Amino acid sequence: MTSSKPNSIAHSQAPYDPGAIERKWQERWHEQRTNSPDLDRPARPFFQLMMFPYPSAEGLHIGNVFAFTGNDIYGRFQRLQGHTVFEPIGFDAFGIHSENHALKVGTHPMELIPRNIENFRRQLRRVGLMVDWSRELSTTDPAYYKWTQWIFLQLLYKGLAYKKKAAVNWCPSCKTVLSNEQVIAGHCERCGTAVEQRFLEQWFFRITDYAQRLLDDLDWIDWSETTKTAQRNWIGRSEGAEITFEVMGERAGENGAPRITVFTTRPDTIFGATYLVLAPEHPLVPTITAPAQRAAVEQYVARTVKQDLVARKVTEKEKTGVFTGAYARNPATGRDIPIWIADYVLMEYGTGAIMAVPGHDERDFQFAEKFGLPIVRVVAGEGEDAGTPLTTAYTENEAGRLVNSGAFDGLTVAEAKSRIVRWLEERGAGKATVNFRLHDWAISRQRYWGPPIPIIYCDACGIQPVPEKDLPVLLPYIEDFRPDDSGVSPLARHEEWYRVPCPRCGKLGRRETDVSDTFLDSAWYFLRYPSTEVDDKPFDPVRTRTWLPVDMYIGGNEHAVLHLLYTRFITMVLHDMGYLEFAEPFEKFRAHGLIIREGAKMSKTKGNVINPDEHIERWGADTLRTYLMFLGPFEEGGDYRDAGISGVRRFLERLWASAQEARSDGAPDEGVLRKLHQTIKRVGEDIPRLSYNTAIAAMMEYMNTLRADERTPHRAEVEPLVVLVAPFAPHIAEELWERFGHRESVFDAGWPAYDPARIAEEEIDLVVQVNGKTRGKVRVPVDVTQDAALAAALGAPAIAKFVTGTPKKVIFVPKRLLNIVA
RNA sequence: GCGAGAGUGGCGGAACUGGUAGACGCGCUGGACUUAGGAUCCAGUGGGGCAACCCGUGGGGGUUCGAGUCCCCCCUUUCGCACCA
Repeated sequence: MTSSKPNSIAHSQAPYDPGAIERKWQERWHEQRTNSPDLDRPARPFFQLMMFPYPSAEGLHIGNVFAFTGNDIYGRFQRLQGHTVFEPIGFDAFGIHSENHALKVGTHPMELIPRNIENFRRQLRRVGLMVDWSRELSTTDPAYYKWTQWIFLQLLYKGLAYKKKAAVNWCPSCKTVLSNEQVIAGHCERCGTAVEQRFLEQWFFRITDYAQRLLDDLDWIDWSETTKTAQRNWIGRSEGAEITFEVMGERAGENGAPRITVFTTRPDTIFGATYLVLAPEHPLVPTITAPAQRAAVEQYVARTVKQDLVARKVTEKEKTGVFTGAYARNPATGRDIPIWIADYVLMEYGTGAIMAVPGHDERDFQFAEKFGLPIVRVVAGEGEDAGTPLTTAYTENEAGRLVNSGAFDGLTVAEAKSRIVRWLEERGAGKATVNFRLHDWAISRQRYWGPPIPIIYCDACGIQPVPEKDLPVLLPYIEDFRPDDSGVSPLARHEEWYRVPCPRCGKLGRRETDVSDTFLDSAWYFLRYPSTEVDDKPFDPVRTRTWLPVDMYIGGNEHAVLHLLYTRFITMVLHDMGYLEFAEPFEKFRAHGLIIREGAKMSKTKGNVINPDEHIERWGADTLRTYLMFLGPFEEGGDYRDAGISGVRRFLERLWASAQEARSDGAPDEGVLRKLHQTIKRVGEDIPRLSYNTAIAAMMEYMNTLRADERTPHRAEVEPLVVLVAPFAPHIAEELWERFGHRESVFDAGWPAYDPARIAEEEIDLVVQVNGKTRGKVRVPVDVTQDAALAAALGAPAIAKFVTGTPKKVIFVPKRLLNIVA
């Protein structure tokens, strides 16, 4: 090695061969269990979690590689900081995606999924992640979904799981339930038939009971702000009032007049409520409808039901509706107002009924105009009064004052809200309420590929939970898992499975044939990782106390709402039941960005997807990892440009060469060492901020210093850099570390310390401005005084020539600049 | 429509609390070494001008000694949510 001449880097005896090195270290990590921490006796446990992937048939997506690498870097860095890091992985392999793909290629998911997983595992290993492969899990494993079913039962016992009828998208041709994504412009994605709504009995979780807590915790948990905002919007808390309207006239019926309760956020506008609108599905519709209107109403309801759930909610379409023939009394004005039904009112929000205030709500305004209903102004803005005509709904509520509202005239909107609610409360006609946009979580899927919901129906005993000792309820192998005419899950066709004795009375009962939502599988998987070998409980209490909550969770923002909200909910429930000591699952969550390619989104149809295998083959995993992280800020993503990767590869080549050539004799260069310490500081600060791109830039900058003017670096200048690079390019780091003579893994070496004293420069270039314009810089000691700096600046002709007369003012920012204002 | 984010060289992107705009990399230009190079190494590289200098962070105003960064208005764009009463 000593014989190599300075100029013969390319010919040094051991060229950088990523393929060989990466194979070697992946095997070594496996044999020596380098990445399998002792879960029972960790010194400083750190649970580093990435969102587990859905093992698609296409194989690992470059976006997965990006996300997992970013996650891995954080974990490896924590390990270098002295933590015992647990970085598990698993597969989210149940669900409609897998099932649809299986249907498409005509292979049974029970054959297909293990194949996909095998391929994913192979690809993931090649990326060189610090994953503890001994703790891999799959949601499709009965040993796993046994506990998914157990969680369902816990919610059932607590009264948090219940059954009700709910609308689903139904394809009359395929005879199956469709998810919203499978409905394209009102038609079935597969056969093109118009989709309808159907009402099926389904299982729900009462997540709305937790709405306020789920919202409140967002104030303190350390999560990406974008994610927290998305959750706040999704939970959609709104304060308002419920107001009761009495139905008038002969439709009143025997038990007194029916009452309609509406939810509104604008109780202040009640004097302007000129009609009511009920959702077509509202239960009171048949009761109140007048005989003369019955035919029209029934026809309208039938038409609404024909629509699929997506089309129903299209905003732009023309308002439609039908008069019921009934009237209700406005409790504020005492006037009788007509009751209509219209599909713009949704049964699932609020009470399924609204008081329409066309003067101050755009939708109501459109509706009133179309059907000739009265429009009354009850709020006047600046320069308006009670008589100013409304050409459009006036929805401004900052400047408005009440008009045409009896005793409340002249109040501001905010004042009127509380005063009117109080007034209605006193008269028993309303009350202040908080309403949430969040709905209960529908967990039933009328499908095959999921964990069966552990319920048995008995004609004598009703709904019976499967006893815990009988879990798991195994998903049976069904040759033809296609949905059929029956309209229920294919599981209903498997007689021996379907017919089962009632656990209570022993008579023949029937199993629930729905399977549960994939989001339930993924709502608790992080709890399972530390306890994968435990088979008598879902998670071991001691392990759980040691490792949880998760220290750092990284994943995509596409899961900002559903997955992350459901996971928080399940964690809170298990906490309330005493199974967990914490109520929030993830100490810290960060959302990663998206990778695009050459400025465009990657997609199969465009044929511009990146195959990780090919790129690893060509460049090596270390180069690919580092390049992906170099593209841009991890939390924002980046643009994968094929041409750029050579720069990163060159950087690793130069690192390799530097380590090969490094001399041990003599002393390292003081200037280079200062740069080294600055680099250690920068990289150590950038990684925790997920600013991986700038950390890499800092190392590259140091490399330029290290090799400037074709100098031969000293070992003491190179060796710490190997550790800095290790989280990004773990294989080359291990190899060079070993070649430097170390026996232990570089990840057990510890992060190098920097010496603050060494970082400080003695002299700096102080920027000098004259009247705010940069005119030059002067070389001065770091701790220069203002006067000395000014003298130095005025001593420089290039600067002094801009200073005319005596300076009026001098601004001096130590270590930064001097501004002379003339 | 509502909510969140982003507009900086030829390109991807730097710039901590307002303080040298363009770090780092790609590309490009020149040079060195070479039989050769699409390898490697070194140097240069925002625009204009011979130069002194001038102009530059989507557009327009403003605050400040000083603005990519703060404030107001507008444009473009990405991503969520979407008749939520």
